Amino acid sequence: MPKLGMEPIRKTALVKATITEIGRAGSLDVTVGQIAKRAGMSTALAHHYFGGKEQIFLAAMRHILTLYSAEVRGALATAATPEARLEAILLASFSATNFRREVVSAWLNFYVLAQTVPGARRLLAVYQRRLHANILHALRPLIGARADAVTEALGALIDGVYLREALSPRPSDGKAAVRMLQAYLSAELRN
Amino acid sequence: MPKLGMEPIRKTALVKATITEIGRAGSLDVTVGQIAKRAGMSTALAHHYFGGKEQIFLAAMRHILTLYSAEVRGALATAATPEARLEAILLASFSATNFRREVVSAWLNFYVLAQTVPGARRLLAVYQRRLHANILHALRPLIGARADAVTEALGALIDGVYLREALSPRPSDGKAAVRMLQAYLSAELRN
DNA sequence: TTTTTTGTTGATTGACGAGTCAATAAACTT
DNA sequence: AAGTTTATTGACTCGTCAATCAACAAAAAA
Repeated sequence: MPKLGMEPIRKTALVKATITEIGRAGSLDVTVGQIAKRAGMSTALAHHYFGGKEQIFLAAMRHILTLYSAEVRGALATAATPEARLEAILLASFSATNFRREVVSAWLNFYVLAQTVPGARRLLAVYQRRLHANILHALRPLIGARADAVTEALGALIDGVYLREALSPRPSDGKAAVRMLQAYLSAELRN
Repeated sequence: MPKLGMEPIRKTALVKATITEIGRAGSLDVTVGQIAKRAGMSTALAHHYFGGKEQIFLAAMRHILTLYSAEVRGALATAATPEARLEAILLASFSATNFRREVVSAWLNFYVLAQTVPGARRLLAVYQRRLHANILHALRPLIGARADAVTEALGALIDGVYLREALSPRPSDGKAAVRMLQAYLSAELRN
């Protein structure tokens, strides 16, 4: 009993299911069958809409990146001062939506994926460039020439906190993460 | 033409081959066949000595952790002041042996492995505790109560730099990494 | 010298999973 | 009404891979 206009619905269902499954498996060792089942359809349909496993993964990654970007952009929109811009970036990065184990695990695995799949690498590069630009733009007026080095470090620190979160046995605590990052920043700004 | 006492030789060959293959594949998607071939033996022999793929992976991980620990311990041995201890840890972490793409990629993948395989998680926990203790011990006399927070941040920062290295298109530059970490430290110590 | 232990592999098994295909059916077009 | 497009799946193919096994060989022990 096929209803028309299913494509976008099926696709988003598959993308969400993919993130969930990667999160729960903690690896990319997830079969199309598992994903399709969680999304409530047959394997064949998943292939029909995406053409292959790799494309499903890429779509899922694109989805996470898009969500994150939107959140950052939204938070930046209302930030007036450089300090507020930095805070906005941090809050978005560790918001309840983004800083969930599932999502963090997916991120980690996308990093791994990016080592092999050029498409994934490109996506990640886009994200990294954007983050870099945002941070740099906020830092420049505050510390001038040192901004480059601090941007680098802050980016690495964010990734590091994510990485550790993926393995932490405790429940996610975005607040604590933000506090830590802000402590780092104030140490750098104070100088 | 079997020579006796092959076991340790074969085992180390397999461990090295595993790290190489994971590094070059950029993922844990490496077959026992590939590993065995690179180590110059048959698949069956690999199974014979290790019993299974998982144990090969764990042995490889143990090997990397052991090398790293030994290097840190060696560097710490000759460090007199707390500052020197910190530097020793950083230098060891980003030494030419440890901070190679191959090894870094293996690390990243072990992080992923640790999400699923309890044995891997345990190994990683040991490493993290040790690193934490070492840094904390050096920082305490310098900044007292703030040492805990800074230790946390420094650990995450190290991991983050590793993570980014795995994806960096440029060749590894341990020196630059150490400089960056030291810049962070001096900012924190100055306060 | 017979037996046991250690080293070694080619061939095989058995499972699993990605991707394809043919078939079925509802909706929309002409 | 006939034809086309969209949705959907069960069944199948084909490849891959972990793990096992039987068999062979050399050294050591008996």
